Amino acid sequence: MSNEKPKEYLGIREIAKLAHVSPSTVSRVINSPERTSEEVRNQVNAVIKKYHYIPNQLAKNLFSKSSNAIAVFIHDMTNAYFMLLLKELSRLAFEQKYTLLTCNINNSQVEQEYLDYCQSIRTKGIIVVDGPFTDLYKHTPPSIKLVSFDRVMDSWNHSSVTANQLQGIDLVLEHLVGLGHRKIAYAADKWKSYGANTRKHAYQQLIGWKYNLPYREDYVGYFECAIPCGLDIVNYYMSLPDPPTAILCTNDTMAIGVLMGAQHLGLKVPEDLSIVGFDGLNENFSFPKLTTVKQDYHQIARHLFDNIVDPVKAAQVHHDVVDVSLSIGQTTGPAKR
Amino acid sequence: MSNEKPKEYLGIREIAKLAHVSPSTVSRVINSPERTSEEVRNQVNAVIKKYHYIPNQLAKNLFSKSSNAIAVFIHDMTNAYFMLLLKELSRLAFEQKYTLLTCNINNSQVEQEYLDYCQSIRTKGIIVVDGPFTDLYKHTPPSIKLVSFDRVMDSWNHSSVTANQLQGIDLVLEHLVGLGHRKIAYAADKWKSYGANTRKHAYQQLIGWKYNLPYREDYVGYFECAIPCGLDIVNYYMSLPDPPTAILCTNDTMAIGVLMGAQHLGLKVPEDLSIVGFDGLNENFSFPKLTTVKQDYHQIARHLFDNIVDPVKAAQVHHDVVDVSLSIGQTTGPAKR
DNA sequence: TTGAAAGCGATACCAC
DNA sequence: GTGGTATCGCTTTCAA
Repeated sequence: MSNEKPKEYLGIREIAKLAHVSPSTVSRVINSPERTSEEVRNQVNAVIKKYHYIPNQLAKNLFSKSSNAIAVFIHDMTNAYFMLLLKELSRLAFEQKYTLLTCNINNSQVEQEYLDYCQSIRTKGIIVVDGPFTDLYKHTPPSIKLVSFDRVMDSWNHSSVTANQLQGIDLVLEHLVGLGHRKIAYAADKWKSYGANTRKHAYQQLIGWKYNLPYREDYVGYFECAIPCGLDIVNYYMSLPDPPTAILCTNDTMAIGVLMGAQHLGLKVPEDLSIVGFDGLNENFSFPKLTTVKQDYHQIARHLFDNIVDPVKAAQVHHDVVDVSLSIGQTTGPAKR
Repeated sequence: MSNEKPKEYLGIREIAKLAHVSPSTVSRVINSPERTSEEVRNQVNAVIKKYHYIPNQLAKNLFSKSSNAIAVFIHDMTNAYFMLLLKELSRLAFEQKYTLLTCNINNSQVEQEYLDYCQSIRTKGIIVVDGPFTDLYKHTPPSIKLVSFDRVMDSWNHSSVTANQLQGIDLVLEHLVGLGHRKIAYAADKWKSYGANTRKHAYQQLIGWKYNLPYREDYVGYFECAIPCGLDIVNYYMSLPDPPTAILCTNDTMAIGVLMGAQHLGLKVPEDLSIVGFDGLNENFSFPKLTTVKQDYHQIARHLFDNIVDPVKAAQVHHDVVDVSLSIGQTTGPAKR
């Protein structure tokens, strides 16, 4: 009777034995084949192939003291724009043989636990997307690179990537003012994310300072949700004594809600009301095509990624600001007289 | 001069030395404190806390021959329903101390590479969501549990979770027929996912077999995209010689597109046209509230997860079918006479 | 209750 | 060009 239990996975020693060489040689065939003779190499490769040998990454990780992982901390996995970003990050990571860990953060306790976990597996870096102010990251070891997107952390002593929100709002206002609008409202979301807040401030500043339009408190509304309260948003603005002729929404999802609400009320868009979004989710994601500010997620993802994996870039703290562009659709038109 | 380079991470030996005990004791204090004396335990814990010692998970993994990870293979990260599912899976994984690896699959080569990687890190299981037929998983070692959702693989020799699509379509048809509709169209997506295909077949069968309505080829359209082609979809159906009075869409996103298209054409919903979706994305994600079939993602996620981590359940192949329910909104009403 | 030592599986240094 | 061997950091018998 044999005591050999059939192993599920073969190790490098087994392969070595089967190929009549030493483990070191097998390792070399895999990692620096140029340092092995062709004969031995073929022989070993044959065995590897025959037994479908897959090196144990767990051992590699221990030896290299790194899991080659990059974590993404996301606070709102249902936000379509962040998902686009995540997808792109996923592509980049795969391309460069990194593992992407998606961490859904609900609260700061979860955040802390994930942070500890990232340290315990010697993560290369953490991409922190959105979320409230925090100082949890204060004591993160320097070997873990931190990059934030749309979020302010305890200090700016780590890298960040942001879309140029001021530029975006400016482009929108320029476009609307050019169409004759002078009554431009801003619909903000109640949960004040960093990005949304920045946009609101940009609106507030530019409207008076650059475009010489009166800033009206009643034109800035805070709304709880996205699509479903579209009707409420339109109702709110339209029942003002002096209703706006254009509504700038803090993101595309809200804009779509407002669009649906307006249509439901029988308002013609853009004849009766112009609507603008923010994100540029997807060229093909709204109908009628929304006028919106496009934040190039390819570029944003690339910057986030490079701040972690590019040794030159990762060596210093960077604050990348990505240009945005205005995508003019069918929801904006000349102001109603 | 000292040759000591300041280590970024302390190891269990350092902690042991600082606490004047052996590494074994430190390990015990962490993993089975009941087997240590209170005095030693406090002493060691104090040191652990003081130096913020985080055990190296990489070493643990090697020893335990497992990364305690569960992979999710997703083919369409921008599909809102899958994201909801992913979020819930993420929650479950965190709760039970598993690591969730989100793998975005673009093609079968990527899929194969991820599969190899999952083996190399001794993944506990893989949740395969959506995607075309494949036989890539044929040789997956039995220690990696496979569970699919909305996908057919080479054999049904692995577990699966599916929503009861037939039931869903039945509920919809019952609802519509009850409202007097006899001309019910089905808008399918061109990219035939398993789930969408099943629904289409259910429609095809039930319409004639159970509801005694004629099955018309021209009532089943295949459309490329979701929201933006909503107008095209409505145009197509409305220009038929005998247009339908209700359109059942293969998912909620498409339904919203159709809704917007209909409104754009000046059609009243539901007076002129009833619209039904499928997914039940989110109670609060459409306006007017869409009538749709809700697939309970909490339950689906739970089943998927248990098929991997619950030892009893994971020991056998299961095919869980999850009940769906009809959520009646404002987009369906009595058929136009 | 505690400590010493072997090993998890791959790598890289150092001889040959 | 190839093979022996210590090593990564932790866990776990086995002795004391």
